[in-house]
Amino acid sequence: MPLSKPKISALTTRLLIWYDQHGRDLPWRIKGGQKPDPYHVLVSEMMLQQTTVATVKNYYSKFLQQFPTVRALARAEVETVLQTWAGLGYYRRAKLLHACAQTLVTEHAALWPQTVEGLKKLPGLGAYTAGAMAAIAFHQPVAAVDGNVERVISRLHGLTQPPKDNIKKIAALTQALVPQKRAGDFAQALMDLGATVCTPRHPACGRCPWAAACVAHQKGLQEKIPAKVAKKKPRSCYARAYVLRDQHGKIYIEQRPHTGLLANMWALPMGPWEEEGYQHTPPIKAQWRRVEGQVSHIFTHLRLYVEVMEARISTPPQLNGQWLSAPALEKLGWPKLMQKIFHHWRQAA
DNA sequence: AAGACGTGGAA
DNA sequence: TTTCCAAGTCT
Repeated sequence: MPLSKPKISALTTRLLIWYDQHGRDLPWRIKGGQKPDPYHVLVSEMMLQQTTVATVKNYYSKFLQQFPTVRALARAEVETVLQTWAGLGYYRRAKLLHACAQTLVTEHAALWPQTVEGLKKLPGLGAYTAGAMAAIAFHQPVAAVDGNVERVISRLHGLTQPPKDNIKKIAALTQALVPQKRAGDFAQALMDLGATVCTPRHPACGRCPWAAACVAHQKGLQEKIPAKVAKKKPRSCYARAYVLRDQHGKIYIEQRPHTGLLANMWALPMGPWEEEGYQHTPPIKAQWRRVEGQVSHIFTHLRLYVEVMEARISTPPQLNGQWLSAPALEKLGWPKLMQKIFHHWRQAA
């Protein structure tokens, strides 16, 4: 049952008042009705996709220091961008962000589209990010429906289906709440409410500005809504990683394939990731010695066990990757899996 | 249109 | 240890 206009207006007002008092201070957030730099908003939104605020804080400033403007980002090599992104995960985002900057500069003369439809055409911007950009950066009165908002709105209206089965309805219900003024603050307020009050587990209804109107709260269903979807366990995979050193002690690394896990990231050579057992497929023939123990790493859909092999050679053959000294190696950014493998190897040595 | 795609922190 | 999940997008 849709809410009446006066009720919507009251909810919106109450949330904005709550936001003024309790909204979080975040590095990428501008308070007081100023328009933030759209590029800053984009960088933060891309980083925040499926990633916690605490984690993003460690990368956001560093990234902007390295690429201060959208033109600087567009000029940069994608490899440099991936380096700066290393450790943050979901590396496709870095490539998409880079492609977005290039598209904006080359096809839009560095002028931002300000509508959701225009923004959605840019690489990396889906329904959520386009809405967030339109509302936060351009003050368009549109909704930005992320996981927080799905949860808050599902509870407010007492929707018992899993949000993903209901996404159009949730989007419409959210849009109905968006004020003509302060749409950017409203979008961020709704997400803050979800992140700090209307949390997935044990929501703090006592502190919620919407508790009086919340159907889930009235029915005592706040812990049951939104409905949970069973998740599959990650399957296990096994692979070997190869630490190859030349006569100077330099280590051989290469780029991962451009698709799949850790795509385009620098990495040690690895054999295929198999579901039963470790295949021995070294980059070259040599006296390979197994390093004791193993490394385990969990991706979203994969649990990977890695055996580390090492060898020294005196005359390096022609290979496609790079040979790096230990200091140079440490200066590069690495995916966490590679950090673990290096650490394991150094400890055993 | 399910599944791929990283990582870290909390319970 | 395991499970959940955090400002999603792309294919």
